[in-house]
Amino acid sequence: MQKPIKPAEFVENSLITDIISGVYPKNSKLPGERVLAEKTGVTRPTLREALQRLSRDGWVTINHGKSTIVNDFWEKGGLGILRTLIKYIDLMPDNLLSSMLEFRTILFPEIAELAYKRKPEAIINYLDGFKQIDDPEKFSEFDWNLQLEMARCSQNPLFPLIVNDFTTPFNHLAKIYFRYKKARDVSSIYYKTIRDAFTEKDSDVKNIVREVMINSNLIWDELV
Amino acid sequence: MQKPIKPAEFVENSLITDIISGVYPKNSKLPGERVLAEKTGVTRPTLREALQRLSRDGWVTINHGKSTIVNDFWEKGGLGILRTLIKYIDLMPDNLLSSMLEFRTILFPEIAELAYKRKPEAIINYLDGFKQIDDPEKFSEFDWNLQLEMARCSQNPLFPLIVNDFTTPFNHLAKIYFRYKKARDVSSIYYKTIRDAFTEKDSDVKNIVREVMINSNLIWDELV
DNA sequence: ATACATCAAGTGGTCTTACCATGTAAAGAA
DNA sequence: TTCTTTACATGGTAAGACCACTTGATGTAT
Repeated sequence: MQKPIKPAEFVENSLITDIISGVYPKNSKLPGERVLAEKTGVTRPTLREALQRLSRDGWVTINHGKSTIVNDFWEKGGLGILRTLIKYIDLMPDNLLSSMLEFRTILFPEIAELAYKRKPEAIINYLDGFKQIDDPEKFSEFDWNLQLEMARCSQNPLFPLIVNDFTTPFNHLAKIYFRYKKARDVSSIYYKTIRDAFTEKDSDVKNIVREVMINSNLIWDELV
Repeated sequence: MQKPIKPAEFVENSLITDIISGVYPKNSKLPGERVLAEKTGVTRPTLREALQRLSRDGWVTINHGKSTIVNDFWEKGGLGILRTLIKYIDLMPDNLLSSMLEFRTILFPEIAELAYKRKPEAIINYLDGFKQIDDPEKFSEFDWNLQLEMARCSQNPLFPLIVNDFTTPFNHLAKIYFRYKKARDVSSIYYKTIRDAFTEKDSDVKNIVREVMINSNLIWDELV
């Protein structure tokens, strides 16, 4: 049952679409709130709330008494903006997906290495709970929760923050990826491999994870 | 000249302080907007705007018809929350600083390596503009802009997003750090070293940067 | 006794209207 | 020409009313 779209959500999506598509170009001034509210068909307080949210994500810069400026979100945005950008992936540069995969390939081996050094038993426990799952959504949930758990076990509080920023985007992508049986099979093997590595001394966790990421990137190449 | 604090800023700071200090514990319900507005001494629309911003940063979860829930921000927050947390560093866990330094030590060498491979000339140009600066603020500005430039030259759009999230926190820290003459001197040498590495083939940029970060972490140990 | 429907009260969401605070450009005065 | 004042645009805040959703309590039917 599709819920009616609320004015707040509508106006936020509308503004983002117009920013991304160039109606309001980067570094330009938005029309004033009163005009913009009229154009978008919501009231000014509702528009203001949307703008406050957008400003927190880095889409716009609001200064009292001056027109609100549209940011170049690639320049000014924070990582949290990905959550929104992924909804507009068709309007994104072609390299967004490969950039995300590259970023993952760089970061996740480091996280896993820290988890291995600092709290391996929690990861082993988590992986012991793995059962063969054929549902892509369930599978991707398990997979993502593994990344989350590793971030927590890294015992550096910044990694869970980063992984949180990637949750929506990678959930979006994982649903596509794990629809592919080969992807699920490769990851199932990985879970066994990495579980064993976590139980042993002197494992080369970083490289195991990196190789899995690189392999996964190749599977992505087959998919797109 | 100290500007009067605005209701919006006041109420946001007030809520954050109360969340961090446990007045509104993690996973608890906030009082309703009408009560909260009265408690904090602002009107409901002003409070709502603040809550919308806080929700975007991951501090609270707002659902229509239900009480607003205070998140465990370490669990639910994104990297952008650091910008706020750094203002409350005295209330933060003791390992926040060392975690930030560790994170930097992991990530920045990777960024530099990509910049070296993909767009070294822009970094060389930037570093050619380096002059001996004794003003800690100017110095830290130069230093941070170098990180930003490297993130851009990595040609992975995610890295500038991450660096943006770190801008406020690291600017805060850098002002302390570069007040120390030894810190400025060490970085000045690094700029020359890394500039040379960027002009040569087969440089071990990743390890040069990592060693500088590790050394910098040792200087931090002397400072705190 | 149990299950379902209804209602009330609490929650957040939106709208209307009015006024305040800041920034900036143009006009007027020196 | 420079400085000051004014007007108008901008964003910020307030007050009040009503709408939409959630949830628990109460009443009714089986």
